[in-house]
This record gives sequence, structure tokens and C-alpha cells, in this order.
Amino acid sequence: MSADTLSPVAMLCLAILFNGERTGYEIKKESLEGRHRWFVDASYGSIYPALARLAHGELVTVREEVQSGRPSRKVYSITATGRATLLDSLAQPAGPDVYRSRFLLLSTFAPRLPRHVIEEAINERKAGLRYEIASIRAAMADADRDGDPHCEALEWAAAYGENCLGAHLEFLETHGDRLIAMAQTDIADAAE
Amino acid sequence: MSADTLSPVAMLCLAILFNGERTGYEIKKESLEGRHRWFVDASYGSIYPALARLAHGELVTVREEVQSGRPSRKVYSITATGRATLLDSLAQPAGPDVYRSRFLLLSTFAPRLPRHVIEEAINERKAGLRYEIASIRAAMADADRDGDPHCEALEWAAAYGENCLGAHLEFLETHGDRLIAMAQTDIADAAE
DNA sequence: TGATCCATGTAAGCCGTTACATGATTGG
DNA sequence: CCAATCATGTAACGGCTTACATGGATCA
Repeated sequence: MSADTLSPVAMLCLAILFNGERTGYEIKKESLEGRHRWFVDASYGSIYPALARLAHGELVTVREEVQSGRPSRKVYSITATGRATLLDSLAQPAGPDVYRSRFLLLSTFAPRLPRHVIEEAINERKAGLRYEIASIRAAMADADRDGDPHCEALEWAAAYGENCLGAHLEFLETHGDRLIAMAQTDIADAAE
Repeated sequence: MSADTLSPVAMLCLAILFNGERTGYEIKKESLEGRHRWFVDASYGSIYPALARLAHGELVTVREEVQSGRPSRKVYSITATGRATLLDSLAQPAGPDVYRSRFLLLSTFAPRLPRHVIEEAINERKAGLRYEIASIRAAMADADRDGDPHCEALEWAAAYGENCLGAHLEFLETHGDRLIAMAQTDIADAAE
């Protein structure tokens, strides 16, 4: 039906607009904080042009709201065609999920690196994981409050995230010390 | 010490060359199959130029081997500077690991999509995870055979991978059916 | 008073992928 | 005989990030 494939950023915009109208600014924020963080990260430089293209293709409509004291905002809404196109695009087979880990590269070089480097890397990673798990819970609380109709599916995805991130965290908590033990002891720790 | 930061592809090349000399062709293969798959994916179009730049900066040396009947190969070896630069670059703080999942986006739309789409997505994902877990084990077997000096750290990273990918797989095996149940029953399944 | 939020957009540039060019050898 | 493997490289194109441009309102 729809021949042209959507770019990842376009899919992100449509997915967010599926839940209600938003401005480009709001989409950017939601893509960083909300439940779509797992998909792609996008900046203004990719969102605004994508939104313009979507409007041109009539997958979304725009309404300009002039505000007093604030810059006027362009509120985008998804159209029926937009919904259909997103769903269609989602149904298309896609490449596998991507996990790219600089941390794992670092870990394989642990025996060659000073201990504090490994320790810091593990601590940062743990902190990052804890933050992500916390924000999944926060996003779920938001969805509950909004009485979101997709709630079931959302909860499933959240549980998936919590489960998997939890596994990462638990591994680090249980086995992190072993990696630290492999690293070089910091003899003279004064160097830059 | 080394001011200029290494590009991800350059780090990948140096990391692979750390274990011994390789050609660009071999690096490409190893980046897809070997234990560095978790870091970045690189194509010839990025590896060859990166190698040339590294040679220019004397982080690697080249030796050209003319072969009879085959195209001549350029064998790259890492230099002492190269090793130091990689280790230095690795010790530098870096952004968090990245997980980008089209599958999770799809899952949040399960109630709006035909059941077979969700079923196929889950099956593909399971197959992908099983394949990745299998290749971790294969890579470890290789490392054991090679008597790799980093073996401990390698085993740690492999265990990390197995643990986390295992968590993904187990979640899908336990809760996949619930997501499928949320999807639209395929009434008329004949359509393209 | 200075940072941060709101709000939209453009332009330059980087980094990387895809596709192309070339070509002998080996295996099914 | 056709496909894949080995092997190196370039050129074009694409997509996304960064930085810039603009500017009032609010908050500390």
C-alpha cells in the first residue's frame, strides 16, 4: 500500500503523535525521557525536517498556535493515513535490535588497564542502569495516570525493559569485583 | 598524552590488531563474527580509510604480501604507540552503552497490529538471540583454543553477554504469549 | 543578572553505508 | 557454470549531530 518507507525519525514522530498532538519541541523531549527512548535518539535537526516532510505527505496536520509572550508553536496531529502508514511500516520486517557497548570492549582489556578506570566504568554503568530502570517506572506511572488505552502493551514493554536492564545490573553487582580484580593495581596513581 | 581521539572504527581496528596482525578484509570479518561484534559495525568503506589513517599516524605498520593467483594483501600490525593510544582512549570516559530496539516500539503497538505480525517478530527475535548466544560460545571456544592471554577478561565479557541475552530470551519465552494475546486476531488473513 | 525554559528552524559538516570497479580461484 | 571467497579500494549519497540564529519569560 504505502510504497515509501518511513525513516526512523519519522516513525518516532508518528509513534509519539499516536497518543495525541504535540509540538516538535515536545516530541524531542519525549523521545529522550518517555517510553520511546528505546527506539532512536533524535535531535531538532532531524525532527523538524521530518515533521515538515510528514506534513507535506499529509501523514500529519499542523495547527499554528500564536502565544502571547512565547514563540508561537506548531502543533502536529496524526491523520488517519498517518496511523495506517505507521502501523504498516511497523508490520514490515526489520533488522534485529542493536546493542552497542563500549563498556564490553573496555572489559576485555581490563588486565591492561589501571584498576580505577575499570572501577569507574563499572560504577558509571551501574548508575546509568539504575537511572534507566527508575525512568521506566516513572514513565509507567505517567501512562497509568493518563489512562492510556495501550496500557497492557506498555506494561509488557516496561516489564521487558526492567527485566533486561535488571539482568545487566545484577551481573555487574555480582561479578563486577571479579573484573576489577583482573585490572592493574594502581601503583603510582598520581599521573594524569 | 595523545590529544586526538580515536574514531570508533579506529578503536575497533586497533582492538582487533591487538591480538595479532590482520588484513582489512579479516578485520571486517572479525568485526561481524568475533568478540568485537558488540562494539560497532563497520564496513569496508570505513575500515580501509581508517587503516590508512592509522598507518599515516604510525599507530600501525603495513606489510604488503604479494600472492600468486590472489590479490595481494596488506597485513597491518599494531605498534607500541598504537597499543598505548588504544589503551589511553579506552580509559577516557565515554557515553553509555546503547540499546536501540525496534522490537520494543512494535510491542507497544501490539493491540493495533495483526497477530501474525507480533508472532513473527517474537520468533525472529528469539532466533536472533539464540544465534547470538551460540556465537558467544563459539567465540569463547576459539579463544580457548588460541590460548589467549586475556582469557579471564574475555570469559567475563562472554558471561556478561550470555547472562544478558539469556535474560532477553527468557522473558520472551515466558511472556511472549501474553503479547501475542493482546494483538488483533487475524480475521481475514488473505490480504497481502 | 544570568541561566534555563519555551520554541522553531537552518547550515555545515562528519561519519558511515551502499554501490561500484576489478579479477583470479575454488567449491558445489 | 555460477556463486562465493579472497582482496582492496573509491565515489556518491544519506542521515543525523552540532552549532548557530533569535528572543521573550521565568526563576534563582
